[in-house]
Amino acid sequence: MGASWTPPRAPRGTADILPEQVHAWHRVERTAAELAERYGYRELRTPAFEALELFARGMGEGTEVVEKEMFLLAPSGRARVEAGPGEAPDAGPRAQAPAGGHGAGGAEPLALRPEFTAGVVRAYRQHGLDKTRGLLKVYSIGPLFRYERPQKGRQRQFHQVNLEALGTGDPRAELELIAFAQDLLGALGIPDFAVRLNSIGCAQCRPGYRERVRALLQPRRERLCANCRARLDRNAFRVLDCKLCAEHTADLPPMAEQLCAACAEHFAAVRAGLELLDVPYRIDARLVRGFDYYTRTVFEFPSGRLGAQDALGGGGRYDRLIPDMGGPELGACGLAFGIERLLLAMDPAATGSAAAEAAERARRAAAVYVAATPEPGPRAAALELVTELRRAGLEAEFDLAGKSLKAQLRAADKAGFGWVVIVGPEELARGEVALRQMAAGHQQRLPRAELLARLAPAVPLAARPAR
RNA sequence: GUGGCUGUAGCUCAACCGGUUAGAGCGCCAGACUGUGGCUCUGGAGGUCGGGGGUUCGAGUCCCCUCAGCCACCCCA
Repeated sequence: MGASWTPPRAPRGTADILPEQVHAWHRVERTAAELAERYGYRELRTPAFEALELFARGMGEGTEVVEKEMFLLAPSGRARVEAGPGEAPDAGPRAQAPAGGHGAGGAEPLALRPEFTAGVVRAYRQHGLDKTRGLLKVYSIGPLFRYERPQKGRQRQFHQVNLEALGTGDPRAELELIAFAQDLLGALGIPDFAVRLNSIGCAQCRPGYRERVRALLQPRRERLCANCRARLDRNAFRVLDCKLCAEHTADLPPMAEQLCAACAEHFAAVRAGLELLDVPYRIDARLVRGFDYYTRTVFEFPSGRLGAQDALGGGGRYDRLIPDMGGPELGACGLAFGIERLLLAMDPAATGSAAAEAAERARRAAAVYVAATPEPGPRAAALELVTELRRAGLEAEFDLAGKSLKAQLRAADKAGFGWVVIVGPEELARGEVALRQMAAGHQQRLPRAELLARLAPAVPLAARPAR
């Protein structure tokens, strides 16, 4: 041992969430979960990976994410070996994909989930919830994976809070989601809540609009960027999303003005609802979003604190997704927030290490450190005592590093323990312990049997052992 | 995938126009009449100067390549 092998770093675009950061994560996750429950959403946990096919069907084959950002999985180590060492590792996650139908008994290709919606709808269908429940309101919190170049507010493994209301076409479903968003950001202390809103129509009215855009843009095709020239044929609609070509597309008629009667009515209802709820919003005719499943309402929640990736969250309606997955003609909508982005937008005073340390010290003020002199007897007694205290419901700690008594005290002080119990040969012989109250600097001897009672005020009632 | 910036101890940073054993603060460990924290003092551990190659008598300092991080494009949470 002792060779100069250094382990690889955490993979690009991933991050370790260290104990002092977990404090802030918990705050976001708990706040979101509690709020979602209050809004009638219940937690659903789906797998971190699914059949690749599911995502292709859900988000759309031509989607950026499906086309080049998926993390493909080899179903087993064996499958990868069978794929052969000759396979050129052609950069990117696809290098590890099993050659179709090859290996692992022809298992279907799998992919790490790049979003929640597809898996949620899959679960809804798979368990027949469209039949037994109709309406299903669920939320999920967890990691998602996208093979992208990392930057501010963008990781390869990132985390979302996701809500979905499946089985309803009612515009009030979107409104409920937007109200939730407003409450969540408020609860997290993120200022300047705003909604960017648009309607992108439905299967009836969008194709016509798409053709119109194409017709209008065809004459100036050469002035568009390469990307948009390709989009013109595939999905002219997305040209609206391009910032490079913004000046050439500025005069296009907004989709929201080309809606069919049903979509127009729906959009009007959403807008009226926002006004009713007093939610500040702005129509953004360029908001189209990158997944094919969206219909009608789409929205985003921007923040000035984020940098280029300025959406804290977003979502919308996807009335075609359930039927496209073989289900009944039921509408649905959903929304997602990026947890990393929420953290970025929150006040550093609430998410920083100082806040975590303060929380840690507050908790430790009621905790006990059991210090012992170096002899075997006291050290064994410390183990026994610390276990007894823990079983009585107290947070208790002791030294595992072989520190001197002085160093143990120093450690206890630094960590903010409110109490230190000291055991040495003398106390041990008399069946006593020394109890030191750190803040006051008071110390007293007492019979070991009385220790728990003396510390009792610090013990939460519920944690006390039942008699 | 493309572009820009950055890369020296665990952390934040020094090191003049290339010149001797690469420094500081914080943190960590240990001591200050031998069983006791916070202050102070003293000492100590810890660096292949991201990696490789080149130029040079000599490179942390210059050049090339590479890797990583950050930011931006793109896309999105």
